[in-house]
Amino acid sequence: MAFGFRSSDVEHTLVVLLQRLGPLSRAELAREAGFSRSTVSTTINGMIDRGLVVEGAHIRTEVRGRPAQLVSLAPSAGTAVGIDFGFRHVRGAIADLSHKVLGTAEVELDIDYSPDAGIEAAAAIVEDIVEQAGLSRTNLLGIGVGIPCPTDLSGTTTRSAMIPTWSGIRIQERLAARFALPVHVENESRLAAWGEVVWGAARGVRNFVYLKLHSGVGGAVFVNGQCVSGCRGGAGEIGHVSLDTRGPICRCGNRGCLEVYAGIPAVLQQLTQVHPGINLPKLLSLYRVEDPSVCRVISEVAQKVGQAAGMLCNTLNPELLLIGGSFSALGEPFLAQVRPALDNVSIDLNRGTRVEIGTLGRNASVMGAVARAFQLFGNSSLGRSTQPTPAFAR
Amino acid sequence: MAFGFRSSDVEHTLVVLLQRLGPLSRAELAREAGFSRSTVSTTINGMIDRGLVVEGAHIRTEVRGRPAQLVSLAPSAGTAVGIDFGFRHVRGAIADLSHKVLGTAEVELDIDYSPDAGIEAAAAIVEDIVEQAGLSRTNLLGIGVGIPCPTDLSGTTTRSAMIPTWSGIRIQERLAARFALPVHVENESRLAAWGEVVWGAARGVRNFVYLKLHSGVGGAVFVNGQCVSGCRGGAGEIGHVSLDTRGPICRCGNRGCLEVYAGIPAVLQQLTQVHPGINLPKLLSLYRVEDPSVCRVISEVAQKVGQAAGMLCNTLNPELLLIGGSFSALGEPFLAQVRPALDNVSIDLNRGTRVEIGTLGRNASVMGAVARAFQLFGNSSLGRSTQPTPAFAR
DNA sequence: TTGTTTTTGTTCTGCTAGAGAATTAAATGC
DNA sequence: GCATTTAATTCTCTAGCAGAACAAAAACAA
Repeated sequence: MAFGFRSSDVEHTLVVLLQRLGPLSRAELAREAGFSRSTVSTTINGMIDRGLVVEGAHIRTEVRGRPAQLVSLAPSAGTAVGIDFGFRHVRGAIADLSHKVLGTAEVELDIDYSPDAGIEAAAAIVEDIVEQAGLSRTNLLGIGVGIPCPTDLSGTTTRSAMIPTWSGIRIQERLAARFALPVHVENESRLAAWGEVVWGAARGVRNFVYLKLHSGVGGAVFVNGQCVSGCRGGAGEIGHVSLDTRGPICRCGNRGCLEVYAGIPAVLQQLTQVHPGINLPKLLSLYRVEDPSVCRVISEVAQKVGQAAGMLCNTLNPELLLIGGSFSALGEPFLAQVRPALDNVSIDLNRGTRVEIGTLGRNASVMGAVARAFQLFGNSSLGRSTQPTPAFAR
Repeated sequence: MAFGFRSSDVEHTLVVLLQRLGPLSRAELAREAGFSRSTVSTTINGMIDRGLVVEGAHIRTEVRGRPAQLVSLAPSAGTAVGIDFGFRHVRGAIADLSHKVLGTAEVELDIDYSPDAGIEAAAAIVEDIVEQAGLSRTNLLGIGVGIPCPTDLSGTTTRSAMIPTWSGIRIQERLAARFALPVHVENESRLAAWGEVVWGAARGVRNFVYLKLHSGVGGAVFVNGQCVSGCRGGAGEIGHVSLDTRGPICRCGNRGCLEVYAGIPAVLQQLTQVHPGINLPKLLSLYRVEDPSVCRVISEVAQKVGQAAGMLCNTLNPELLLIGGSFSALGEPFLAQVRPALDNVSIDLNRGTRVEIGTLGRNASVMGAVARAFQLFGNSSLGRSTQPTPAFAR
């Protein structure tokens, strides 16, 4: 099968719109994308010819006029697999172009499993998930992979003092060789943020900060609809922002990082005397019944998160602070404590910054990996640039 | 006079290249910009016809081949004025398209002067500086204005709890009406950063953080060659990043902001007992002769600057941390203390981040305002996008 | 001296993306 | 039945480039 996007901006824009907004008519697409109807029409028809898009029902609008015919992405046109490497699991999902998840899979592994074991598990998941969804591999377009450590800009290898055994593992090469498919490797926090952009709570949001509160604390920064990667791919390490230079030591080698206050292990450890054998599910249920010691500790987490978030708001003035990871299950009571903590350390301009919880839960990374496999963020700016053309003219 | 840039990317790119790199041959321009020689040739010739570019000398290269003919921006083609509102001064500069500063001016005012007085002084400077440079106003293309407080996204009005008397002043409207010219208003720290991008130490740097250490502490964040403005224009307020939630109170209403440690007034106040009547020049000369109390205080400033910079590096992984404002006169001994403080709170990926001092000194803002007036950063990405075309194809 | 090579700059052709106008299609309202 | 409205198509046209071919001006090589 040899279809594919042309270099055209239009095709990409239309696909992204159809992904995010569902079936639309050609006229609606033209309005949303800012292209002329003629351009959209010819482009869509070309995509129909290539089997990328299918025509749907005619819809009757309330107003008069010819009824619009909906077009949508062809489910059979292509699928992609996302893989998420966690600290003790590998997770996978497969979805088609039309936004629909066709299957998921998960393998539990020993904590601190070896890279070899992880890659084997990932490969098994890919094969499993394709078969399970009743698909052949012929329309599998690519594989996106999330890993829990910084990636270099090429995305092929990883180097980190934080997860030494994973240093320099060429996941990209190994999986690409195994499946003869394009494989894209990215930091999993960044993928989680992309997941929320493409499928979740950050749809349409162009400037936001994603904060993943999990075993490790990670994040991503989005400016103008693009994820900031930094000069060596190391942007978004919000978990290692130092909040107290005399605080507890962190696995990154510094002191007082957000992670030593808001990472799951640190939080559980504080509670282990009062609640022996506490784990994450227990913590969450104790929080729901307002156990005083748990509430106290979570309140302190909210303080620290707010403090770090305030720093980010002052520097980036984002529209939204989106919280993901397991602690996002703490819900609105937690946010209600983060907001004042944030306001307490940020300038008044940031009072309007929304603080919300991601809608994809623990699937955020894997869904982001799917989106990455679809290359959905080569150029995620919808529609046309609203920037006036630069001109010296007066 | 009705010349102007066409909507073409090419013309803008070529102008920016000629601005930043000086006179170049058509072939060099083609290589730098990534366009074909034919395109560059025809575009340049069109610009010559419109008087925007002039041909220069033929240069003999060491290699054989036809000698190249240099082209450069026509000095007579256009000038722009930059205005910088400081806490107790208004400064102006005028420059032509070819990068040359044709004149400067400065007016001292009372501290906390009224907006009316400031705007009057600015208007006088514009008239003065044009005349002083022996120019007429016919080729004045626009005016860029820097103000020391956050600006909203339209750039026309200002609102800030920090400088209440300047809230809601419509500088843009008033100056534009007075001179019947395009007037662009921006936060002066951001303009200073732009100044360093266009004329100074950040030329060619696409990801960096600018930190202005002055009476107020401000800054700017650049991602992919563009200044981050945030959703309400409030990005870059690095001076109000909170380093200690129990620290001294700041004019912004919060505690422990970088400004309360690294702003000039705060630093002078700490030294006033030991050195009665100390001011900035005295502080700088005492630092040069290594006065112990001054060195100690400046060392603490470096610690705090490094701490804030570390946060920024962890979140943005920039290529460069550029320091401007009066304290940049502290020079290399100061940087030598900032660097370890930064390393102490940032992950190992950021060890390579350069820390340098801006080359424009106190003229950074006003030069940035000139660049803004020229619209030099409508689309400052030089050359072509290196991003692969997004494609589902395999 | 006379080619040969090398680089610069010009000219011409041609392609691609997309806009815009005109046209057709299919509904509703009067 | 007819005007109106919205949707979709078709056709033409333009801008913005690339690329090939070519001309110009130098150095080098015999």
